[in-house]
Amino acid sequence: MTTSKISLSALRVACSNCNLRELCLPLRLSLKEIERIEDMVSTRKRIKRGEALYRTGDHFDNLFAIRLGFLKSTVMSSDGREQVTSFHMAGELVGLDGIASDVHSCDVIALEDTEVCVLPYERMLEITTSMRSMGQHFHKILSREIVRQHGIMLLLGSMHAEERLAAFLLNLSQRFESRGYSRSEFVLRMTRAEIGSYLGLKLETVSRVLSRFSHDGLIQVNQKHVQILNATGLRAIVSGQQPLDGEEPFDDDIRLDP
Amino acid sequence: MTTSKISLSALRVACSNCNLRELCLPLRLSLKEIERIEDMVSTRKRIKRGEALYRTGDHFDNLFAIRLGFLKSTVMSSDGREQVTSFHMAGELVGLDGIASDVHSCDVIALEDTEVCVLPYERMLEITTSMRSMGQHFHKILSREIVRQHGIMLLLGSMHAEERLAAFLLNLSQRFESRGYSRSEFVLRMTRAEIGSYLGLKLETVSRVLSRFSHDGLIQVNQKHVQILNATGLRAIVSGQQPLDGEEPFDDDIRLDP
DNA sequence: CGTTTCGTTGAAGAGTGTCAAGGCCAGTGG
DNA sequence: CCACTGGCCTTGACACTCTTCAACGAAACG
Repeated sequence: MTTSKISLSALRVACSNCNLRELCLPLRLSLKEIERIEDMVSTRKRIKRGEALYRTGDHFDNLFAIRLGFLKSTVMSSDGREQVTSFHMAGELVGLDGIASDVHSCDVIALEDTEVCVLPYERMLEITTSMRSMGQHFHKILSREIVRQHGIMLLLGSMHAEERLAAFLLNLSQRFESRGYSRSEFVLRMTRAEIGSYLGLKLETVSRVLSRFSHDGLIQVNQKHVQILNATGLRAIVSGQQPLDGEEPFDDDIRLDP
Repeated sequence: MTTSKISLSALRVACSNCNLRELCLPLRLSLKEIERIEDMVSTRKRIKRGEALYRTGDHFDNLFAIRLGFLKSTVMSSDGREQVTSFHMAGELVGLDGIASDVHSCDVIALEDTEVCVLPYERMLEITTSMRSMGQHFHKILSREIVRQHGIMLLLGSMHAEERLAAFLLNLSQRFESRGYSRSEFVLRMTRAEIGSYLGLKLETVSRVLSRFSHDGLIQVNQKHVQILNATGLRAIVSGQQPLDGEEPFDDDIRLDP
């Protein structure tokens, strides 16, 4: 009995052992509650690099928790323009777009071989409507996504190319760090074109700005390999301050009214 | 009994009589269910033009359903850049940003005198965790917001000024229409600067593009008053097609008044 | 090892932003 | 009632960022 249970959960899911637990479930849960959540995870699924987890128009049945890998979400306009709306890393939840109308409204593509936990929304609904804490937690996940997108709108609506890229690199850095990887050295899983799409820039601009950062000693780039040398400098760029270069000692800088 | 109940609900809320019901509650609900929802609405609140419904940093307690009026949401970056993230009209739900961390992460300002229903989130949580259909419905509201923002990211990331403005006008038109107003003639409640912020453009660009549309016979503008003369032409612009320029203002299209 | 995809860099040009001047309108006080 | 004021809108000239086009080099892949 006990044995079979242990072996079962070990075989099947074992959220309780998952090193991503803190990312998926940032709540204090009792063991009993965790068990219920483990019941929710029906299967795992592997997606090879370049393949789709789902596509626009697919019926929505499941949410997905990323165990391992890297994906992008893209939306496409009627005339074929594509926009990358986000990059997803281990521990993040994907598929929220489908809840709105039971049909997915974006493509999610693996940028490297990826493994996800499949969470049937029906079961999620049972849990969120029977455990108040999980109901609230799920609301928070959705709301967090809304708030995150506010930040992207700010970026797309009011930042220059350099500011966008600096913000992008810092964001990646922070996310890698919170997953236990180096915050100063990582590999970009996406192409320049995909970065550009995400940031509202053309791939040439992305390349040029990265080169400029590299030339200014802020980062070191070699194809997909990036090393952050001066995070403070990047942060200054995001805040709109020009890095004090060459012969121009920064005089009293730009005040925006309080 | 019956009398007191009727008078009570008439005095207090009466979602069942609210002409916005279809916007707030796009579900088939039993009378009993609607009654429960009416219990959720605690009070009304009026906000004068220019005042805030809430501000960044305010503690999150309530969601708000707009009964009447017009508002904007804005986020601000650390260095003071402001971005309008949405405009809100009657029947829409505001405050979802606060769920993420119990603190609001944007400002919501009335652009005209506004009245909202106050929905305490705690009560919302009770209902969503006890009525499965409401739980799902609330998820849908949140998810719809995420999908809507995908569209804005597409706009900000890959459209030209003319395309953005055309999309913006068509969006407003459609929303006015679904509220029973004219889809071809309306008053902008926001300034050029606010439109610009929302669309990632400067106010001068907004003004210029509107003038160009007017010159091309697509719309008629007089300060805040806008009349759409050729919606098909605007749609063509959104789709990236150049309006076949020159002397041909193809206007084989829509009916004006409802 | 050839082929393809991806990345870098340059030169030229388009699209927006910036700065500045002036017009329109509503509200205010004489 | 009028003049005044301040906020909002329009328009022009010019500057500048980013895109476009093009060529080439570097890595990835079968």
